[in-house]
Amino acid sequence: MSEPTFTTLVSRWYEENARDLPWRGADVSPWAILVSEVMLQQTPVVRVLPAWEAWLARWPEPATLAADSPAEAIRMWGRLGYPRRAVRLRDCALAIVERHGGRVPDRLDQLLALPGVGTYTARAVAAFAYGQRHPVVDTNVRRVVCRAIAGEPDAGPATRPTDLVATEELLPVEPAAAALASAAFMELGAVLCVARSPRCGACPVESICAWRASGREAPAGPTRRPQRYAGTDRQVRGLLLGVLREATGPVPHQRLDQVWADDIQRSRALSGLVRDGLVEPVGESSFRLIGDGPPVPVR
DNA sequence: CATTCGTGGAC
DNA sequence: TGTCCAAGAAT
Repeated sequence: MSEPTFTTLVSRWYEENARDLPWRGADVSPWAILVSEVMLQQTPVVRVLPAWEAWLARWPEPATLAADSPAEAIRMWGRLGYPRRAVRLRDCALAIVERHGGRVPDRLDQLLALPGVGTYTARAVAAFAYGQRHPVVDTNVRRVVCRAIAGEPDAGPATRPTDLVATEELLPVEPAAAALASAAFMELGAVLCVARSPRCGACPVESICAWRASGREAPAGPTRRPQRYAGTDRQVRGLLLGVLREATGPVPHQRLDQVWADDIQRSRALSGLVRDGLVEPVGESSFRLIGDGPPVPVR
C-alpha cells in the first residue's frame, strides 16, 4: 500500500473535526442548502447561523419566498451585507417556481442559470445537496490547494478555470466521497489553513504540504485593494437602506437626507439603490424598499 | 481582467 | 473610525 493521499488525510481529519453546522445535517433540503450558500457568500459563518434559521422558518421552500415581497426579503436579510443577495435570492426562488416546479434543480447548467448563483454556488449545491461529483472551489479551497499542492503562497482573488481542474484531480472517483472531500477542503481552509496565521501544527497534511516544505513563503508584492469602507458610496448606501429597512412603506426624502451630508454622494448612492432594484421612488419625494406595498402607479 | 457591492469582528 | 478579511456574483 502507498502512503495516504492528501485527499484521504484531509477527509479523515474532516470526519473527526468538522464543525457542527446546521446546513450540514442529513435532513437539510436542497433549498436550505442553497440559502446557506448564498448567505455565506462573503459573510462569516457566525453571522449566517441565526439568519439562516430565521429565513427558513419563514420561507421553508422556494414558493413561500417567491410569494412574498422583495422588501420583506431585504428586511429578513438584516445586516448580513450585500443586500442585493436578498433580492436575487427571491428572484432565484421565483425562477425555481417558474422553471422547475418549485424544486431546486439538480443539474449544474440549470443551477448556474439561477439569479445569484455563480460557479461556486452552483457546484456547492450540486455536490452538497445532490451528492454529485464536481469540484467546489471557494476562496478556502483555492488557498488550500494553492499552498499544499502547488506550494505557492496564495492564488489571486478570483477563481480560475485552472483552479477547478487542479481541484478536480484531487477528488475521489466515488461521488459521495468527492462531495465529502470538497467539504473537507473548505473546512481545512476555514479553520486551519486560514489566510493570515495558518495553524500548520494542527494540520493533517503538514508533512506533505508543498508550501510548508518551501518555508511558507509570503505572498508576493503588495496586492493593494480598495478595502476601505468609511466614506464610500457603500457606506452611504448602507445608511440609506438602514433607514428604509426600519421604516414601513415610503420614507420622505427629507429623512434620507439626514443620513449623509454630501448631497452629491447621497444622491448617487440613492440612485444606485434604485438602479440595483433595492429601492423604488414613490410619488415625487419619497422612497421605499422595492415592492414594499401596492404597486406604484405609472403615468 | 478589474470593479462594485455591506457589515462587523479580530488585530 | 486603521487594516484585513469572511463559503462570490454580476457587469
